[in-house]
Amino acid sequence: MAYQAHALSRLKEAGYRITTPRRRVIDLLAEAPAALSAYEIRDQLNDRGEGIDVVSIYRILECLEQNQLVHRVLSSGKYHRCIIETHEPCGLEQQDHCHHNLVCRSCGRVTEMHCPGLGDLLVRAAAAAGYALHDHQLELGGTCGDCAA
Amino acid sequence: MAYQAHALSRLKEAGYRITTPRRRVIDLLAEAPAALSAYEIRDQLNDRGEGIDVVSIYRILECLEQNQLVHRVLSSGKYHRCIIETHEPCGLEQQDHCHHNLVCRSCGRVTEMHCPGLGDLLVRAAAAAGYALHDHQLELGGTCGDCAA
DNA sequence: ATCATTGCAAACCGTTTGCAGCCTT
DNA sequence: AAGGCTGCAAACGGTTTGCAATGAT
Repeated sequence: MAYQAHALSRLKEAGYRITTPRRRVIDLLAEAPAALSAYEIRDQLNDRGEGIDVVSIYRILECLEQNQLVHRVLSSGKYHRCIIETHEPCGLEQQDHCHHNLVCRSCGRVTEMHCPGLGDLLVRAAAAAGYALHDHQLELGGTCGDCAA
Repeated sequence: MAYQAHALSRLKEAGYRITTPRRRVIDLLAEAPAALSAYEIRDQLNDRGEGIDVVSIYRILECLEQNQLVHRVLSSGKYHRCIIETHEPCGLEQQDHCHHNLVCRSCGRVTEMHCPGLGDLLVRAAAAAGYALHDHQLELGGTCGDCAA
């Protein structure tokens, strides 16, 4: 529930209109444990009798991404909801609005992970190679607790 | 020079044939400071009068990737050579044959970076979230020393 | 001589664009 | 009433596949 409210109010604040297709995508993302592709979103909505064109889904996802309500998994191109929360800072907050996501390679579940100290470590390692660090993409795969059992 | 020899011997060991197209791609990658797309590779080879079909380049890159001679940059889909060297271990060696690459957002240069301690940190953070870490993709963007000047 | 590898053509898939009509504000 | 948003159709770009010809071993 928290995600829908968060997303809708953020869109409203930013001047976007609250439309039925946007509502439907947000509702679906709120429940989805795993990341979904645009086509998967369309199919799942179709199963509910809530038809939306894929093109619209792409545009909605673009909008959600710009408002940091969704994160695109680089390796799969799929999307997962995200909520900005401030926990223990890791030093990379400005670079990664979604913190760091753990993807279960078995069931696809995505979990936001916090990793204090990571930022310092990376910034220092980059500096040692002569680089000033700007941005990063971190994708972690593993087995979640449920699947391990 | 080291890269060509490394690549050719590894392919030979693995039973692949050493063909002219493969040689050309390997030679080009050996010199390229930045990552290249399949089409960029084709164009640069064309400029040298060494025409190769894009399809063949895709197949050659696939072969090189399977033999850990090339790394695909997730965010751009471009390819960069890589050489497995063992420096200070970070605890993720078995997961990332290319170690961690720093990409200069200004000139595109790719640099292999070493980050001791990173593995422990990530494995521990994943464990705290209930996951056993299997694999990871880390992409770092920044400004290299040359471009900063 | 054999079989891996290449080149060409065409299919493919995810994503983007243009435009008319609809619906939120 | 106005303009943002959606749906449809079509284009697009990168990547993959099938098959015959070529070339490394």
